[in-house]
Amino acid sequence: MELNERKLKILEAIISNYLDTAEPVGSRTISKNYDLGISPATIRNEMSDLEELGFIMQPHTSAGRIPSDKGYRLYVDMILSAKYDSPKHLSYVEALLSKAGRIETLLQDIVAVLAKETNLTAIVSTPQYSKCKIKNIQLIELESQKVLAVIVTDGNMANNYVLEINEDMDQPMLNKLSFILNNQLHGLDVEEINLPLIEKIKAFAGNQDEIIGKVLEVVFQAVHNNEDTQIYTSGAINMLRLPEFSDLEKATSIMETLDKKDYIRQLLLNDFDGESIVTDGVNIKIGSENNNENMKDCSLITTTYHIGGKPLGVIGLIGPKRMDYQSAIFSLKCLIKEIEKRMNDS
Amino acid sequence: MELNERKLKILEAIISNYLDTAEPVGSRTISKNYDLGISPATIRNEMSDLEELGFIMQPHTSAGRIPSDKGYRLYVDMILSAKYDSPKHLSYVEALLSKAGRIETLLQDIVAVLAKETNLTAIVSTPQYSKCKIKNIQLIELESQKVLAVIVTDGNMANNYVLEINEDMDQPMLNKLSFILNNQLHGLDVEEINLPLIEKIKAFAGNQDEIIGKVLEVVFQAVHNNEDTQIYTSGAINMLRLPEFSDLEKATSIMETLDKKDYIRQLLLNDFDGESIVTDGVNIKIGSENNNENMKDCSLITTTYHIGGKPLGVIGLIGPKRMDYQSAIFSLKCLIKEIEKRMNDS
DNA sequence: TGTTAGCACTCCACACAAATGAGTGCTAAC
DNA sequence: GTTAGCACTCATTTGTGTGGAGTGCTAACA
Repeated sequence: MELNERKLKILEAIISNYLDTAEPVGSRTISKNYDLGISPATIRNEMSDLEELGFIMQPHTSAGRIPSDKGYRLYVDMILSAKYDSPKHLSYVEALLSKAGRIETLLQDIVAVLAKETNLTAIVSTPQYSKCKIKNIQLIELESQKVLAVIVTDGNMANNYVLEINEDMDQPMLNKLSFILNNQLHGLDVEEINLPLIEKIKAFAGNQDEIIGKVLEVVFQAVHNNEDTQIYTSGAINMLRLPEFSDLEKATSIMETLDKKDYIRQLLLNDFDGESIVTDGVNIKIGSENNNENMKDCSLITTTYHIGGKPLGVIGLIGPKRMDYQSAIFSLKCLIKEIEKRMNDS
Repeated sequence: MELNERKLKILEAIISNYLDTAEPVGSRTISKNYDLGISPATIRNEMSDLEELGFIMQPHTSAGRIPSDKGYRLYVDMILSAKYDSPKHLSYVEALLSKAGRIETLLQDIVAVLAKETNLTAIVSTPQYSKCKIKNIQLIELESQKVLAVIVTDGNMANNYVLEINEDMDQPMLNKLSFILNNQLHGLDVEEINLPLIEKIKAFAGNQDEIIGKVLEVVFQAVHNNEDTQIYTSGAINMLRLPEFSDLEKATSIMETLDKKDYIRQLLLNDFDGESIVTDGVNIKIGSENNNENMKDCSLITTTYHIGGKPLGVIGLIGPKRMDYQSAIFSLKCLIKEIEKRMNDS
């Protein structure tokens, strides 16, 4: 059996109607509301075929049809392959973002805006720290035997670490050490800090090798402990208002899932390994494609953002499978443009 | 009518039973399960009196009784005035906290632990920045015409600000400026940075007065823009599992409330103005005492933590009115002890 | 005078049946 | 190939009855 023109039109009508109403769509509804010029009976025959082809399904015998994951996939692929409006410039976003100095604050603001605009759950990972270039390291005196290390990388990401050391240091001394550290590390990727390098740099520090070693070990460990990327989310409660989660059990379950940062991290960073298909920069996983029971009613839209030409972070949206993909993708594209502009404007 | 010994015992029995079951408590239950040596009929008479006195109420004519806010208040006041076990030392908490260097991370870990331990929603405000003493200011070179200002205060709180300036600066120059800033500001409260002081310090900086002014103005504005305190929460989803929120409408409403950081901030920081009664350091607001429709089914337990002897932040728990106050208060006290130890260990 | 057993009454919660209605598949006619 | 008509299915809604938990009141009792 072929998926001819008419079948496709009916499928589109079903999906479009279902996106609006969250109710199974019957033949009569389509005949009335979509100008296809065929009667409900004919539509019923075609629907029967579409079901056999796996694009739609019936919740129960005497109900209308809802799209299957395969149906959504076809629909989404059509959207992705269509020509887009180029992302429009969002001046209010720019205004918002121009206030934020630090990248963490920036990203938190971004997800808040994105969640508000789409009414979905927005998620973002901070740039993969290990792949960032070191811009500057500065040691700051805190108190007796405590020092703050500030490490600034690409995109002006600043990470702070409190170090305990065995002797007192004043700021001029720390400035000298900072100078040594910068000389050795400036321009390196964070992940290039490894044990041999640490030993080598300690040699330069003479009798101040303890503190130098501490700084580098802390960074080394942070990178290897998956404190590498933080996850920020916003708008999880948007899910509670959706009819698909009107059952408390389901609502609780999705909220718990969205609350698990480690799980979300893994979901987001799939984008980085070879498994998933990236189309036009935007990657969509529908329901069961997420390979996870908790996400089977949800879709995930992700895209990467680049710093210095490298894809270092992922930003995405989680919503019901029944979300408005078109506008979600569009919002995401517009925002990513603003982000990258801000992050690379040097 | 008097609240005699027997009435009080019955009230305690009602509350205790209701805390366990979340079901209205009947006279027969009390007669059977609590060894008061009186019959259901007598208890009914007493309950009728307790209702007239406003300590309990009936959801409907033929139901058992539930505590009113006034009843809870009496019960909580009894708990608060009773002698406590002194907070026990939680070695696992100490282990957890010893890892965290920055106060923000520390506080985030704290609320996570607290929420997990109590199964409630834990909230904390970061120390009131404006009241903190400045320990150190350091300027760090970022890129052409961009500088990172790191300001460290009491409790080793580090705040980072990205500044745009009109000329290039190298790190040695920035170190000199940092030195000037430290000389002028070390030991001052953040809120003491005001416009006259800024002018005064700019004079010291000679032709570098632009950047010095920028730093101080950014701090000045941050303090006056209520970016003063951040709020961290954890465990909001714990509320979803409670019978009092088994209605989706209520569940959604409470989740939305807990999601509003500004609202929670205001709720927490009430502790700082004269309005609320602080008993033994722990402050409890029950249901309608919170003066807010969304919180009418919840209680809030708060306490302040001190840095350098000053109360600079608030940590608290939000749960149903029917929560286990005794153990919630205890958990809070234990944790606050660990926090203050960590923050003041210099 | 306080306590208690007995009883009528109230009202929620739950189960079950009936009615409703949206939607289908099939058949026969066009 | 298309469509009207019809019997059938099944989730949802509505109505009804029953059980049970709990009360308040009254009268008897210590």
